[in-house]
Amino acid sequence: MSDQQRSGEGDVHRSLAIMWAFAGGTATRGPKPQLSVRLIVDTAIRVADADGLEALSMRRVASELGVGTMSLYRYVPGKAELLDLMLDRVNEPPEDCTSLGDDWRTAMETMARGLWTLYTEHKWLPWVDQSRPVLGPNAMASFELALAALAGTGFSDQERVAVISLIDSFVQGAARMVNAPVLAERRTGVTDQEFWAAQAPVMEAAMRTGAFPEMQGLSETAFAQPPEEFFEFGLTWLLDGLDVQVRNRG
Amino acid sequence: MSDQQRSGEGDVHRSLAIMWAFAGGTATRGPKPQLSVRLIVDTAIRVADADGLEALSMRRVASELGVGTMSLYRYVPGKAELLDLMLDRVNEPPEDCTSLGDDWRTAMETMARGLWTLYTEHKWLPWVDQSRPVLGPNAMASFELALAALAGTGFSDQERVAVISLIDSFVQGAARMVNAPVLAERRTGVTDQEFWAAQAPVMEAAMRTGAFPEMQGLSETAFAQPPEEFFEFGLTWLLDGLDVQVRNRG
DNA sequence: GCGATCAGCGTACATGCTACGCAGATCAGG
DNA sequence: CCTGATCTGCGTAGCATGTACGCTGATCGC
Repeated sequence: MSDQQRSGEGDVHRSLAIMWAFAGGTATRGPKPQLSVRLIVDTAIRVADADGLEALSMRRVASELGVGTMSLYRYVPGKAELLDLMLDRVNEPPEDCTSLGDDWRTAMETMARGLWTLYTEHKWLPWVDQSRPVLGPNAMASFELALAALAGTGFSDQERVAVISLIDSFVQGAARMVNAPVLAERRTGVTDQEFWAAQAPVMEAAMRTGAFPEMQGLSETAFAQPPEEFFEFGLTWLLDGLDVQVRNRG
Repeated sequence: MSDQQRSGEGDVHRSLAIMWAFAGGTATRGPKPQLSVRLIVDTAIRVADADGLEALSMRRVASELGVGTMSLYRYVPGKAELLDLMLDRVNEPPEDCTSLGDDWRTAMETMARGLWTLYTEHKWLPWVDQSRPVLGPNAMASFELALAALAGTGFSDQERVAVISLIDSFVQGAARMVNAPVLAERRTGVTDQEFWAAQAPVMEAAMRTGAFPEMQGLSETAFAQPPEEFFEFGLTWLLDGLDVQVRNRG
């Protein structure tokens, strides 16, 4: 069992030094390194993508690379810092983009869809607690773009930060809802259908008491919402609401 | 180190049986039990409230109760089920309430503020992954109330579920932002100020490159947002956006 | 060729959950 | 009151995890 995974719980200085490539003195003495930070980080991401965060252990990454566990510690201070590095790595932009869009609405929509792609490609990502983010070059670049997109809206600095946080939080939540069944089945071997079937008898008994009329009247498919529809519904809602806020300052 | 805490990862049948008090045969043979499920659950909640989820271990709960660790397993199948029980327990309504409000807007606002109170009183709660909720009596009652509040809005069943999920997700995210500094400091001993101060030199160096003009122009206080303001801002935004959706169906 | 340097990593320990099985308390039936 | 079935409390041990420590041996500057 591993800790709840959080960014910024390790040695922030060390994480930053590696991220921003303050290349340590390029020593030449001793044997040549077989590994590299980059290789380790990419392997860790591959493991998490394939088998989830709970399968991500130092032993596993090392064995994946065919080296001893402790060898990793020559490159990375510890697991906490490795996670910081993974987070900035996945934020690497696929291509050079200098703007998210011309007006704030399309820009925010682009940002949300980009995050959606990120969070569904790396299904573990929405479960990493980023409330103390370690700002690597990629994270900073993304944030810079988002800030710029909200420049002409009349929002205060605090509000711009809040808007970005909330949209990110929404996408993260939506991605969690979508990814959860897949990950939970991989972890526990129990499909979503089986999980709900296990609860069905109790729920039906509860409904027969008449205490839950609304739930009783719910259609069968109320909880079987296609992920994309849920995301689109929320996104429209959010952007419409933001529109109201922008008008209020205009 | 303990797993990322999730609901619904244990034996769902057992959790449900205890929650809905399918009282096992009231045997009378053998020694009288010293503990009760209720006592254990409340102790666990007290531990999590006081020292966070990562301090919540079977050993700790047992020692808090002055019994051996394995004694807990006579009452609770395991840690996973204990968590399920904690979740339904904290949802216990303080008073008998039969409605959240007269119109959908005040009802949703009431719901959001209630969740806000819940998530800030039990600071660990927003970090529990509830994507597979085990529906106890209290959780079902809360959900029933929320569904009823959205009855006259023209939303489909799927949309009503989505609306409730999204508002909950928002409040959870906001609560995480607010609780994080407190919990992180307790866990790591590093204050938020110290954390950001550690990053400052690197960030300033990055800004001096001129690559991040928007971030450079940000006021000092852009990240130092009072929690309540953030919550209120988001809530207004969300409700205004929901208003647009409701009008579209009216 | 020598010696400083450094990569690789085996071992050991702390902390976590919990399966197993025993000791002893308790009470129904006689 | 005695006997035996029953059930509570829990000690022990086995699994997993991250990682501190310190050794071995490869490598390269001089």
